[in-house]
Amino acid sequence: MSDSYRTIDPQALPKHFDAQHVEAELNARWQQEGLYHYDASRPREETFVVDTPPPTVSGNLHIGHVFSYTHTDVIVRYKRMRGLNIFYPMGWDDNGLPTERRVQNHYHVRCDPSLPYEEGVELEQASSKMKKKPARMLSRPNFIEACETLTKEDEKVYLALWQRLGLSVDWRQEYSTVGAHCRKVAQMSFLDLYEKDHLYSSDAPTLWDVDFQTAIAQAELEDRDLDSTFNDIAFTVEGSSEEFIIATTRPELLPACVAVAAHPEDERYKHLFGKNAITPLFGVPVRIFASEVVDMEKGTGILMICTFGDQTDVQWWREEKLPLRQVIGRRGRMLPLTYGTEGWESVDAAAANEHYAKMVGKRPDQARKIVLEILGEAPEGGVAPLRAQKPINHAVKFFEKGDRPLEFMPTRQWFCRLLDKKEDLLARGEQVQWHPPFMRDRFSLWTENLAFDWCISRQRFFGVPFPMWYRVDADGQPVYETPLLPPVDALPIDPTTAVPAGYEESQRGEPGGFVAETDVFDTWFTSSMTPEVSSHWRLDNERHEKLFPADIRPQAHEIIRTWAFYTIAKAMLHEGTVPWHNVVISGWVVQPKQKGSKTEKISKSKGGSAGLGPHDLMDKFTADGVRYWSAHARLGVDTTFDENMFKTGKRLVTKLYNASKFALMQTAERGAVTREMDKGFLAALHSVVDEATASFEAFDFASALKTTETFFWSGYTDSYVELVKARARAEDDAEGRASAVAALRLGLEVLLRLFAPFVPYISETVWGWAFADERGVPSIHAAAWPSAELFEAAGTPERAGSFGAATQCLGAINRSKTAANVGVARGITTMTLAAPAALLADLEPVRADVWAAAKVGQFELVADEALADFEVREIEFEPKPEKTPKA
RNA sequence: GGGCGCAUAGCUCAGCUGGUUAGAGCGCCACCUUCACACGGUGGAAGUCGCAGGUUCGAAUCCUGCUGCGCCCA
Repeated sequence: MSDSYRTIDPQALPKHFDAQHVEAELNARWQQEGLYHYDASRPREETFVVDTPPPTVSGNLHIGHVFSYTHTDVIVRYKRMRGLNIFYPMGWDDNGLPTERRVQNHYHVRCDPSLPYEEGVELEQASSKMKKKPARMLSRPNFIEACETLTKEDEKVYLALWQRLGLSVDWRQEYSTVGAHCRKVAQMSFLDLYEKDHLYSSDAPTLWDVDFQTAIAQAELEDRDLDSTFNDIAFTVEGSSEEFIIATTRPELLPACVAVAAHPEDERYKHLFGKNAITPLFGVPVRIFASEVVDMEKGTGILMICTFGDQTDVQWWREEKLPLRQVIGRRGRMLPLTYGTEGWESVDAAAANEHYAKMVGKRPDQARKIVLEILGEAPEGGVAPLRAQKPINHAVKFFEKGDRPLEFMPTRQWFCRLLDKKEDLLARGEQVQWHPPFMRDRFSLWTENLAFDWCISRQRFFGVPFPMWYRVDADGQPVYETPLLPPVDALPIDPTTAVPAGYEESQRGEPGGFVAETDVFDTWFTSSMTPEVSSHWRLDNERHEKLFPADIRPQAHEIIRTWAFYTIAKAMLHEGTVPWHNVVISGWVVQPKQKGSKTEKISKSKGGSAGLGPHDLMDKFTADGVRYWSAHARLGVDTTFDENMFKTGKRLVTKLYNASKFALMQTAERGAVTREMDKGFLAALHSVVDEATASFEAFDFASALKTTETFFWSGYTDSYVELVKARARAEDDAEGRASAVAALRLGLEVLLRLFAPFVPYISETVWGWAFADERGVPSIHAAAWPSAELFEAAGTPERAGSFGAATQCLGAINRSKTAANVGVARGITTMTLAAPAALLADLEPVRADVWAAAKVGQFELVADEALADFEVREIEFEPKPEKTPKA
């Protein structure tokens, strides 16, 4: 060990850190070296498994993407340095509606499933001119092809972003949620759940979006407050002249009225129970019955039940076995119907038909205006049935991606039973560690409030098909009760092209033959399998054992009710376990508060300061700088988009570059750390390591970064480096110089390792200057997280307070220099320094270094117990050196 | 209406299980060319810790209520 260190020549390095160049170069190297590869031969205990969120590739890139993915990567890089075998996959979510929408827009096309497949269709991005013409219609297979083409393009954009950001993903573990592997896993999931009797299909009223023309699940619901009107409408009682008033916000459903209900204790209506009411305009006799569910205080206390106005209507319809009068069609138009026919009995069919003729074919909002108009007309010698109107504001259910209120539509759908498993689901939520912990409440609250089983079928085109067919009976009707299922090893299949065992293609749709289920899965049905997708559940048991359950699931909080919930549900139903041990929840990136405006999530916002895309920000602040900004935010906390934080990140990168240059340009013979100052500094750094490690273990990377950064800045560059600068270059103190350089280098090396998860580019760059060779570890990202061993050789300082005393003393001297408008580099001819005796004693073993850094000549030390800190009492400076004219 | 979170310097935030004078970065002000860094350094000013009670020797921190903001749900 008598050889000298590997040092650098700062002149040979660029003046400034060339981040863009380094980012490209290092990325290529890391990929080539397989630095991030998962090692399947290592055991589960040594493995750290990430269940990465597959980003929706059809969206626009924004800084929100960068934020949470950086959080995961920071954790992963720390775990990797702890020696764990990292499994860090990446999926692309190109399944479902967002892709369909993007394809429709991008190429200006629509899907018409009735069209035949067309060979060799070439599509180009639609210009605004083309968009003025009607959209081109495509067959379902052509449409799916277009989806696949475009998502491939979109994936490339994300791949480039993730790599530049430095995500340490094992790209061999890439998947796409509509790819064959995911289709297979999703279809296997379906078959397994079917076999375990967790699934059922039913022809029942389901939440339906009339624009997308698909069923949706409770998790996709959104309440929106809308202004509406309570309309008081008079009904008559059959066989009498008595009338009563109901209040409704949806008078257009009057033709769908099937009953009337009031509270059993309501004295106003008690006498009516068991009788029939006659609906106005349509003259339909409907039952009047009592129900505890009716709120006596609301409206007039008596209400009409329609098929279907809301969830309670559905409940009454079921429990009271009421007739079905569906008047709104799947496309959201009033259906044709004829009064006087079966099921549409009326006391005055002619009048009813005349009224309804005005509404047929209209949208509900149009029909509402029409029916109110008619209700407002007084019949000859009578009073108009519309008695009063009162504006109200109420919550209306929408599909979260939809534009018009949802309707309940009786359609055949597949459901997964969850309502009977709430207790089990809640227990699973308890078995998972949530970070931050209060996020568990979101899960529990959602689970407790579940009102519907999970509707897993969607009437869309681009998605994973149900792997099933139905027999067609002799009358040509599908037999839904006993579906035909494919064997597992045939998956994935598309039942619209594949044929069930024992049938021929020619029997498709024929009596005695079969028909395909054309629905696709809710995208969450597939997304909820990401841990199993990565672990190759049921396809590779050995791999599955090593990768499932995963260690962490990073995700955003708004999808706790969907992604986290369904994933927990699936793991429970399939394997009776939890899908992962920890959920790590990132907050949102929000726009800075504007005067008078609400805070806004970045992904939803347009323009503004967030107009800078991730690449622009990386160009301006470096990838490390952008990562710094992401990592400074604590888990679960929404973070304001603030360029200042990016600036701070960039500044840190620059400082690391420069401080590293300084530390590694110092030359000395290798030697032991012998001086008190150096030991004191290393002891302080050691406690920083302990603190940062504890933070990381709790997934609190933001605190780890703060701890490291604060010490790097104030402990290392501002203090220690200044304090040993002179000794590190001393010509007459070989041992002291060796001690200083050894500690400077060890300090830098440890700090680099602590920073590596956050700023992988600058830390790798500096690592490569010297430590890669010295340690025989080419990449810092494969180096070990700093441990106590690194500090063992340095020993412990003589006085615990010596390093602190040195920095305090230097600070005090700097203060007096500044107070005298003198630069810190100016020498001091003489000064008096006062401090409590204990502090002076702490200073003594490091005083020579302080004096050298502050350039102190003559001095006097005074003990003063009244003080808490050092105080410079009398001070005289050397004269300002004459300016040497520039050469 | 229910649940959760937040409220600390002009701005963005940190302050762990209660402990002297409440911290950081940015911004602001003054000063300094210093041989790693002017993409820098030194120092300074700046806060009734949302409000009102309570517990305590002691509260930004714990409890209760209120106000405002945000999110989730009904």
